[in-house]
Amino acid sequence: MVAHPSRRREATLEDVAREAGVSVATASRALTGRGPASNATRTRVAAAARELGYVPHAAARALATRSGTHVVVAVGGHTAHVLDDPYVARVLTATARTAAARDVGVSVRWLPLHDPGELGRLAEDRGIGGIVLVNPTRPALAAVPRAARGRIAAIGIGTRDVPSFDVDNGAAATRLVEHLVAGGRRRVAMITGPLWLPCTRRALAAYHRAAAESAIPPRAVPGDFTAARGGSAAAEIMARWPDTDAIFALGDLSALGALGALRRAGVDVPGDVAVAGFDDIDFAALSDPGLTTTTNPVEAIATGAATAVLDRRAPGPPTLYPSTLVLRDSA
Amino acid sequence: MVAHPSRRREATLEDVAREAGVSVATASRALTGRGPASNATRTRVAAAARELGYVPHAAARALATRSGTHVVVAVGGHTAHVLDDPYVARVLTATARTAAARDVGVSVRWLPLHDPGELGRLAEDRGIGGIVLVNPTRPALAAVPRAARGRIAAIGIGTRDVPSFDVDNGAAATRLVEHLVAGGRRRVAMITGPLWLPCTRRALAAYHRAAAESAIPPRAVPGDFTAARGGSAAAEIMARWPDTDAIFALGDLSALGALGALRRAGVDVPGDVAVAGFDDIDFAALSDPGLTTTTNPVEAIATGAATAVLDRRAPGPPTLYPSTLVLRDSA
DNA sequence: CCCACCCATGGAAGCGCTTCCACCACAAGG
DNA sequence: CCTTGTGGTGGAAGCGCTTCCATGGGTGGG
Repeated sequence: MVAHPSRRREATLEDVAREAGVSVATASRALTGRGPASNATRTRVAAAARELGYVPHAAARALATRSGTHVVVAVGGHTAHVLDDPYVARVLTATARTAAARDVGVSVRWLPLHDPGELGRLAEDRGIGGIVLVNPTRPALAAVPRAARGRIAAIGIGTRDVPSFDVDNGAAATRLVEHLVAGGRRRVAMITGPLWLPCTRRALAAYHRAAAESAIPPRAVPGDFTAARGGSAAAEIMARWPDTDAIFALGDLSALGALGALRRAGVDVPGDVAVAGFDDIDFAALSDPGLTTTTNPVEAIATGAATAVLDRRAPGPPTLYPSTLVLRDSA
Repeated sequence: MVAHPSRRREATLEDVAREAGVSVATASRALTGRGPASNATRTRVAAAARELGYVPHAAARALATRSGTHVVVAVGGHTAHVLDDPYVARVLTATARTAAARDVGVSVRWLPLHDPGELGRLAEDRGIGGIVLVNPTRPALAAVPRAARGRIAAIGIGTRDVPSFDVDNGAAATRLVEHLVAGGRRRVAMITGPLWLPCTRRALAAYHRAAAESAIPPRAVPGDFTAARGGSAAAEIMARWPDTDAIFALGDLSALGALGALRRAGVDVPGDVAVAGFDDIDFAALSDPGLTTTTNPVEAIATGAATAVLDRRAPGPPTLYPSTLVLRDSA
């Protein structure tokens, strides 16, 4: 039990000011650190606030400062199902943790591919303090009014059209292909992500370049980041190009799906076909054989993006996080 | 591109009122549906709002109505690491989706086991519209002041001390043990969750009861829901009771960890030892062999809890969701 | 010794919304 | 015809905070 006088009104800034013997204006300045305030008052006010268990009213503050009370994670995709993607869950969790530290909430929203206006509408909502974009489309970005541009920061497997934080998946794809080739593989196929995603196209381009350099035939089939599609894509690959000796999937989920399908089909992994993924999700380590993959520092990326949004930092150039190779048994 | 006059102030209720030729008071009443308003005004105001693209300022509304702007998902645990648990991620995602539909944000907070006061402080934060509790401790619940009780709803693998939504893991554990016994297993060990969790104790009790009924020796070691601990716990079990022929873990992550450890140790699964989990996470289907487990409808549970919080529904008795057995190859 | 300057402070005006209350017109009952 | 309702409406007072602006008491330079 806690010693709470049970019928007390919760403390407001006015109470704190009275307790500290200053005006609300001064109390506000002392507490927020904005504007002048002597050290003496600063500590006195802080003490009063602690004493009274004062917690600032986020809505009132937002109203007065004309800033939003929450940031939204907006995810582009064909269906609302993208919100169920574990990748999105990681972004959301990291964003929420970052935001919680500054006492702002987080929402998720699906940005339908077919309705580019949604993002514009979101950007006009004054309740929103910032937007973390995941995989937005160009048309959607174009739909946000100039005036609202300042409030937006971007992130993710997504665009480079706005300041963003992203993993360098071009380099990762290249390194992975090189590793497979170094291991003696000569027929390296790729399961991509959805083709409308710029990041898919970048990774695909890197794959094509690496394949050309190693003189291996390009073999790519489109995927959608799901395990189910990974399985069917692997089957498709083996049917079309039976001599394939390695499969690289954009996304561990797809890679694990492919791995499962191959094993069920009696293919030896990595004996007959090597399998590699992308993201290094927890389960990559648990599969049998362990999945070779490259890391995707989603948490760092999401945290960086959320921090940038919350600080309203000046838009810089896209920031690329490095991805490192994780060697396990599947390749 | 969207046709937005680029330098326009966003519409406020005052603009809507002027456009509709009524006062702000009337506009507010017409829009919210609270208080009297003639049908004519109601439609006129609605039209004006649509025309102007008016979206109510959530913070201002929250300030005026003294209601919160976001709901927080509060997770009890030893370390802040609990926030990384995939289970929590699922709860968070589902809550965020539900909340987004009503335009409220969501935060996550860690409730340290050693600081029961944190929840009380949370409950006093006027910015918070509701709290979804995950695994709160009794002392923490006791620390929330009476006055704030009305704002709380609870959920999860957690408590039954407040109105809650939970999976019936007692029944699930019983069913799983019975299934293992029916399959001829006689030495069924269990890897539990953290012992301070009521849900762990309930599942453990169910296991003990089922074991007693089937005359099998009780063998339980504590776990923590992680894959790593699952692996070490399995090793511990096999060292202490070498004749164990089945392991049931509370949580698929632990089960998969155990499965991996057993295979690496050269144990045949399910030949020598059967393995079963709990939760039916995506990866349960992808492991080799596929993991036998029981479902945990987290999304439904979280959605139900979030809805209850948002609607401020009268606290009812704890609601139990059924768990169904998913038979795969590991048991 | 005075003036200019500066820093710390308090008063007060909002931010956009809800809601209490007084008000008005009109209908029905005495 | 006057009273007593009644439902629709507008005025205005906040909700708790930030911030502009004016004010005051200090310091240093002239």
